[in-house]
Amino acid sequence: MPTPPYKDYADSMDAEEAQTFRRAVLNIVAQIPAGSVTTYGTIALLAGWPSHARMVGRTLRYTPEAAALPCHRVVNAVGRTAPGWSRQRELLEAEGVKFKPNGHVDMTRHLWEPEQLF
DNA sequence: AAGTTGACTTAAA
DNA sequence: ATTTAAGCCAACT
Repeated sequence: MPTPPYKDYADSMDAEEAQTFRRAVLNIVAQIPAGSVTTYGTIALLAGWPSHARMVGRTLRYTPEAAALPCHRVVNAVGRTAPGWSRQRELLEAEGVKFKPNGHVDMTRHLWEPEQLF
């Protein structure tokens, strides 16, 4: 895990809201079943902060607790894995996730769509 | 305080 | 398939 400037608070969210957001995100990531993936945007939606996909990525990158969660099952909308984390692909393939020739996850097969969306 | 940056997304060409 | 563009929003210069 990179150790860039990690602040345990947010500038534009009050500390309590930031804490709630972070907890919601981590809680959702923890529920992604093995062999499936989901996207930053989906997590943001489920967490109750639509349009905060970027913030989800930021949280996963900078929050130490994320390392203990299956955060390798989070990819972007087109199935690309996180930049600078080559091991993510190996972890996913070990769970049976198939990649397309272009190096993207086969989303049509592995995208996790929780009931909560409907 | 204004501009830039990104584990982002959607759309268009 | 790739590139471009726009929108997004908190964090960082």
